[in-house]
Amino acid sequence: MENTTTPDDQYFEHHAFVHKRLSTENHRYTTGRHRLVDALAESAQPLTLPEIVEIAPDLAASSVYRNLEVLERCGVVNRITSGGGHAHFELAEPLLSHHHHLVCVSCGTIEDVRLDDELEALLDQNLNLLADRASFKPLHHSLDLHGHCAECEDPA
Amino acid sequence: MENTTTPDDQYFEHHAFVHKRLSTENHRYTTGRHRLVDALAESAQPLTLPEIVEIAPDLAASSVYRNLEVLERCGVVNRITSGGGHAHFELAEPLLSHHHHLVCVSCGTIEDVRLDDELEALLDQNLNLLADRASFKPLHHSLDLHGHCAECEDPA
DNA sequence: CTCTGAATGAGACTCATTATCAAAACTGAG
DNA sequence: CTCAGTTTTGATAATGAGTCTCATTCAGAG
Repeated sequence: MENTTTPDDQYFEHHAFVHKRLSTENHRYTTGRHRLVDALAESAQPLTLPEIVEIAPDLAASSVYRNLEVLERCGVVNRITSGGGHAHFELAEPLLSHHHHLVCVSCGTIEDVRLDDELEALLDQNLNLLADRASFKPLHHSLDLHGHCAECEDPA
Repeated sequence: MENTTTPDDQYFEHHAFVHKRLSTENHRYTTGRHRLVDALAESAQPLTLPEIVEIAPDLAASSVYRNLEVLERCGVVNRITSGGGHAHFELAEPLLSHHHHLVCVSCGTIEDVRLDDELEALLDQNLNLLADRASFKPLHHSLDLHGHCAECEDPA
């Protein structure tokens, strides 16, 4: 009897989670949406629309856009708008652990990085203080480091 | 004999700085650009293009866009793209001290907030460490708190 | 199986931003 | 001051990421 979670378990948990989130808003977890979530889950980095369509060429661009919108509203997907060009999309917090981004200003790719838990807690505490002072009701924070990725800096 | 800087001094210092930045790239500090910088300097918050044009109606939208681009390349202006709708623009770091943003997800306004120096230093240190580990050459970081502003949360 | 509302996909459309280009303004040399 | 060579301007056209439309298809309840 297993009491550790295998990758397969995780896979089904993810989809169960998405299914629940969608159905509570009267949305269906269709094949297309399933494929979209798979594409995002299998990628190491946040993806743009063209990248998603390249990975899953059977998905129609207009449907992908619509479904990203639906999934975003349901808290399954995060949209990252780091300026010029396409937005990037990734799975949201419960599916992907809290993290931040290294944004390459020259090629536009985005890499995930995780901050020390202690620092993250300290940061959250201070941000909540600031927000409170401004009567601002915080939902989430985003911390991006902009610069040049290894590839662009030193094209081997 | 004064040895403290007055608001007027600051005003001229700002413009001297912009002038220098522009001229090192063979650009002129024209009246239109001067007005644009004034509009940004006089505002408490980062502005969108329609807001800039409303403040300074004699500026042509196409010129403002072009000049924001020029000023951005010269490191005088920062562009903030927080998703849907217009981008926001503010003066860059040497003219405005380092700060972060409270982004209202419902009305889109952006407010500036400053973090404790100590925390900021700690954050920078950790980010540099992460960047180094990924062979990423950092330029600057951005930390935005997304949520609902006082006005949207509680429309008096 | 049937029925109903949700989802799909191709294409039209929006609209923030960028590019174009002729006219105007500025700069430095003579 | 004037001329030549730039840069800037501003109205307008073009771009393009993202959204909307709508007829068709599909999923799930009964």
